[in-house]
Amino acid sequence: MKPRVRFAPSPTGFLHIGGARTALFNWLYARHTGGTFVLRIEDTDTARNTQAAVDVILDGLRWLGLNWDEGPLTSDATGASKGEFGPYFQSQRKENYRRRVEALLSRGLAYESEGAIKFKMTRDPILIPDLVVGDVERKLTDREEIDPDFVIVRSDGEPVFHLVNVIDDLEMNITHVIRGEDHLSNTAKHIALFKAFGVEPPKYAHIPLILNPDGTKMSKRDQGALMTAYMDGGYLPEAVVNYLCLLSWSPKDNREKIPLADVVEKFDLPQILRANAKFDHDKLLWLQGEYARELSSDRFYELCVHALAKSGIDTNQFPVDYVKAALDTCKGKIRLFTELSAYAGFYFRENVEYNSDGAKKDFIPENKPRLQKLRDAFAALEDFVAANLETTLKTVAKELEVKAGVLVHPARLACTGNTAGPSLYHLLEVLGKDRVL
RNA sequence: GACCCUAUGGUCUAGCGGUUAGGACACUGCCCUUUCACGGCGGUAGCUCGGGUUCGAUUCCCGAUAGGGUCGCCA
Repeated sequence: MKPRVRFAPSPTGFLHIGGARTALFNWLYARHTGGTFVLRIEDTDTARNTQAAVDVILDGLRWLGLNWDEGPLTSDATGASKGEFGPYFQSQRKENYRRRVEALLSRGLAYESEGAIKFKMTRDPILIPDLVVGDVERKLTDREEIDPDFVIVRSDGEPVFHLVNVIDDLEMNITHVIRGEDHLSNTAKHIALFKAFGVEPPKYAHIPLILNPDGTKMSKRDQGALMTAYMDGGYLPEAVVNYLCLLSWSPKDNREKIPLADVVEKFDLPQILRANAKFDHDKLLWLQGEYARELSSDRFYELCVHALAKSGIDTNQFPVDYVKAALDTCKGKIRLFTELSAYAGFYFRENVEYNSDGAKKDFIPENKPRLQKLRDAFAALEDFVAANLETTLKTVAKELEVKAGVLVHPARLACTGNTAGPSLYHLLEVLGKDRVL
């Protein structure tokens, strides 16, 4: 039987990077085994659920390229879905829960208590066979010794997570539960519930958590925790996915940058590491640079135009060839697309704002006649192309008996306002003779 | 407090009884480039501690320590 796995987020907050990694590992396992990846929305906390959060889940998974075989097609709980095991929103599955609770009640496996319904939990230690951690024997804690039973239906009639999670996994024929290690202790409850329903529990794989750089648990409030930070932050999905693959998993062949297809081929549950991993933003940025550098020009161009538009620069107001030539000088230079407007915005702005540190260093009295001479030499050029500009600048430098850098820096600053940027000669060519002079 | 998981440089990791402990990010020196970036060649830095087992432990076992998780009418 082909594995059926699921990602079952609750839309009580925006999708975070840890959730995305859990989704990724489920997706990888499904793709590796030829199984099915199910997306289920656990919206039982009516007070905290938002449709906006569902949107972010769907958009985030799509952005990462983690397509699901079954699950909702829209963020509307009553909207369309695909798959034979729907609905895929728990808010639409209440009848199932009611029936199952009824069964437990009638068999004396659950009972009412202060308006709520509690499950009769065994007092014996429960063995949790886990594909990544190994066999775990979970004993009761001291508080559980006092009362091991737990609520499965709240006094307001709403079923709780432990119950609905198990019922849905059971009814959706989920074979492997791949989830964060924060669920490991709770799995004893889930196994007991499966047994109460007379069903063999699925196989479990509890994956390590992603921690903040300081080792504390990453929560929604932490820097870089939200998926939207990457989606809106100028990142490439392939870089984010690649980086996520490297947290608690490794191809074991010293590769860092690895095509997703290769990960799909090599990925398996037993090879997942058992220790929590701290999120290393620098390494993500490095991967981002690696992927950004080898983007096709079309995609690079498209992403640049989009990023510039977001920062208020409308490239449509410029000739297509000009825009392309300008962006070509940035290829391989920038990592994040959000850097672009600062890096290359001068191509698209009327006035140049001079970097003050640069101005202090380069706009000094003795540079004025030098720049004047350089300008005159440029003005005399017929073919205003990079190669000619370079030889001209170097010739002028020689005549002035100064190093090329003495001209390069003030020229760059004068034309772009920046102290760093694309190749000077190429950017001058793109800007064109008139504007440069 | 109890229960559970974990432990290789600052970070992510390779290693699965005998290795000069390998790679990557970060940091750093030099080269390339008279910007920045890329690239090339170097460098600093690691097996948490204590007991066993063994001829021999980073590797196996136990303990300690540390970190993380869980014990909710949140998920």
